[in-house]
Amino acid sequence: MSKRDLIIAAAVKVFAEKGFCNSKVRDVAQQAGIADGTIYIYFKSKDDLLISLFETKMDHIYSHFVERLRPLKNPVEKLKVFLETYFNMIREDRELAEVFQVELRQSSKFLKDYHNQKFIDYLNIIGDVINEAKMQGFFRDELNTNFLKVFIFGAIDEMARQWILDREDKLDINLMAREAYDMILKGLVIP
Amino acid sequence: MSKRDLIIAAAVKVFAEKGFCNSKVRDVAQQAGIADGTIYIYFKSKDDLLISLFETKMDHIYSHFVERLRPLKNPVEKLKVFLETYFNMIREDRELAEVFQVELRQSSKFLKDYHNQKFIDYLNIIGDVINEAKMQGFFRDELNTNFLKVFIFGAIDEMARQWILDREDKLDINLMAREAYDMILKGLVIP
Amino acid sequence: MSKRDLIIAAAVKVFAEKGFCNSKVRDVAQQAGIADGTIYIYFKSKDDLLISLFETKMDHIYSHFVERLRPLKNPVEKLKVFLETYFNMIREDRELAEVFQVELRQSSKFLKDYHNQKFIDYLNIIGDVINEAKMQGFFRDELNTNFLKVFIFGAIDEMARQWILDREDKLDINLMAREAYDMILKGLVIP
Amino acid sequence: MSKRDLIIAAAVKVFAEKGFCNSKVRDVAQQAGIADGTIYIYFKSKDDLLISLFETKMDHIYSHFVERLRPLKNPVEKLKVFLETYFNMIREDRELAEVFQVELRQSSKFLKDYHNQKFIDYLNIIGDVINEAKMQGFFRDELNTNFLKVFIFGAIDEMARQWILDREDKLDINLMAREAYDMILKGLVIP
DNA sequence: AATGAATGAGATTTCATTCAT
DNA sequence: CATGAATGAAATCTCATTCAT
Repeated sequence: MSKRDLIIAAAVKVFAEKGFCNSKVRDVAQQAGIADGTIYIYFKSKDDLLISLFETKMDHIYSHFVERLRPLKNPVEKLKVFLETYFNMIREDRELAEVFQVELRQSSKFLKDYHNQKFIDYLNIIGDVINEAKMQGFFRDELNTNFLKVFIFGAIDEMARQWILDREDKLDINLMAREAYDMILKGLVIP
Repeated sequence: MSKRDLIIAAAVKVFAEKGFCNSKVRDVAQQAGIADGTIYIYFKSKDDLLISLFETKMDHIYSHFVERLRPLKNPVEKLKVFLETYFNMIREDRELAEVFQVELRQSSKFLKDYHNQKFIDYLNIIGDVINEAKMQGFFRDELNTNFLKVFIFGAIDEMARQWILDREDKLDINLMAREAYDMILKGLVIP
Repeated sequence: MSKRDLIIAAAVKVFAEKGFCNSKVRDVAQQAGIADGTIYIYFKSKDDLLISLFETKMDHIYSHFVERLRPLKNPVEKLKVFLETYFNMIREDRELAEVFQVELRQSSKFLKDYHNQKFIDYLNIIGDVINEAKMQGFFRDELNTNFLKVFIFGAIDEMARQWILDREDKLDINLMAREAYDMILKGLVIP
Repeated sequence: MSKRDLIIAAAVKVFAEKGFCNSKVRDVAQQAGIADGTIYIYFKSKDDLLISLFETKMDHIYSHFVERLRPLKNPVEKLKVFLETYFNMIREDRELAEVFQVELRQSSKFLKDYHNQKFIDYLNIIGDVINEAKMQGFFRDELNTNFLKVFIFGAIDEMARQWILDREDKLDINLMAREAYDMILKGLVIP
């Protein structure tokens, strides 16, 4: 692992635990087992470390989704794979998910001059899958596409957050993925 | 308005704009039109100001929900009123909603020794309405109650966030409330 | 003395002793008997402290020269009074003179966005006296006015520097002023 | 050019532009096209680089003056050649002159344990020429030798500085040398 | 000899908090 | 109660210097 990646990994761990604002550059350095100053060889500032963390990880996530979804044609299949992939990724790197859940949300507000294009691209993947499924007649025609997208994203994101913040490991994320899929497909209420 | 409330109102505005960590006590004082030191007459510390803000506002919100929901018997009616009340409150105080959306989420992480009971109580209102509806046979029996609650809460919360962050006022929050209700009741997919 | 002036006085002492670059903000604070942070209430940065020091002192110096020279008509008289005033001021505040001799010279080079107008105004006082004397036929007509001004300014400035840097107090500054006047008026060589 | 000389040349350029304190060792290394660490093979520290720069250059300057002045007997001739040599050297290496003008002046203040003997020797050359001329009856007998020396040195040094800092190249240094000679020999005022 | 990544001491600056008025 | 100047601990960031390669 390159030293840059080492620092990012340490930052994910530290930011996940204490939040970006409460983390000290020194915390990250200690977590990485390097000197404080070394971080400034690879990143211009603490803010730049967070942004770089976002962009680097987003690139991976984005590619991963694209790779998994590209071979699929059936929109229902895509939706299923999307949900699986989403929850799997959360499971594979819980700390990263924690940073994204909390810090990414407010990044646009607090990081000057940072227009979070990578995150927008990522959200569009989800949006595209849902849009596509809707256009192929899978979702109810009366629904506003934009609200539908937000509704689904919010629902699964909150489920993911529950698991992320569940420090006692009571929750089964695979089960959650299946339930989410079931709720989306079969609806919530008895018809 | 008492000076305490004045400070809380100023804090809501400032924290909404810049986030808690990036806000200075001086910013809040200036927004309130008072001296820095005055804040320390009413609050023990900056952290205490945030916690007090949460608790004070939570009390209002909690009472408001209880008041609206108490007279109702029909769980479907309750669900509808709950959604209406939820989106109305967001609309009535966008800045407060913004603070809650972002800061409340991470509050457990950086506020030492603060177990956010008021927020848990508030979530339980939502949970109770949903549980009640489920137990009365309104929601599908196969669904895990805990996941259902989280799914719905996440969905509407994300819709609310879209409106909160929509600086161009393109979105109609009343429409969003109706759509959310529709999605929950009629499901997303064509049966 | 205002706290601002107290800090400037401390800065003069510290900068004179160690030079601006080698002086720490903490040194100035300790010299002033205040906390480090207090300096930042009155000055934006260490650079700003130096610039403010220049401007504040320059204003005094400028006014002082103008006051002394205004009532005079005779250019020779002006020149004499100018020289007296110049050396007197150096004697009255040796440390300030030291800062000006060394730090002011390089300030334009190292302080970003600082065009040292006050120093230019001050130099013009000397220049004007010399120009005036020249135009009234006091100095030799063949001499280039600009070079003449620089020649005289350099000569007296170097004499002042000798005294400033003379830590053993062997030199008599009043005598130096008289000698300078004599050299200028009677020339250096035997006619 | 040896690597040591290469580094000194780079240092002259960098120090002239930004001043010693504001120059980073890295700047010098980049200017020289070498690695940071290489500088430490040839010089013990950043301070040592400045001192070595002074001493090396001083040796050249000293030898140069001695060489030019040794064959001459007539003190007036010596004075003339001295002035010519002085201004020529300034012209030949403007950046070096810039470093000497500013950094040499304050070197005693921030370089620990450095008694700048080479500079004193160099000043003595000027002093000796002037003293000699004075003793041979060229300068007025009433003048204090020490002040005379300082007066002349300051005058020509300031003239040199004007040219060094004249970024628009409006000044003619050869003309300045002649004028200085004229002012010294013929005096400033109309007899 | 040359490199340049890494170090870490130390500098500037910030800001929550106090307290004399 | 209210003020806001003052504090000083602590944070970010810099950079001269080292040393394994």
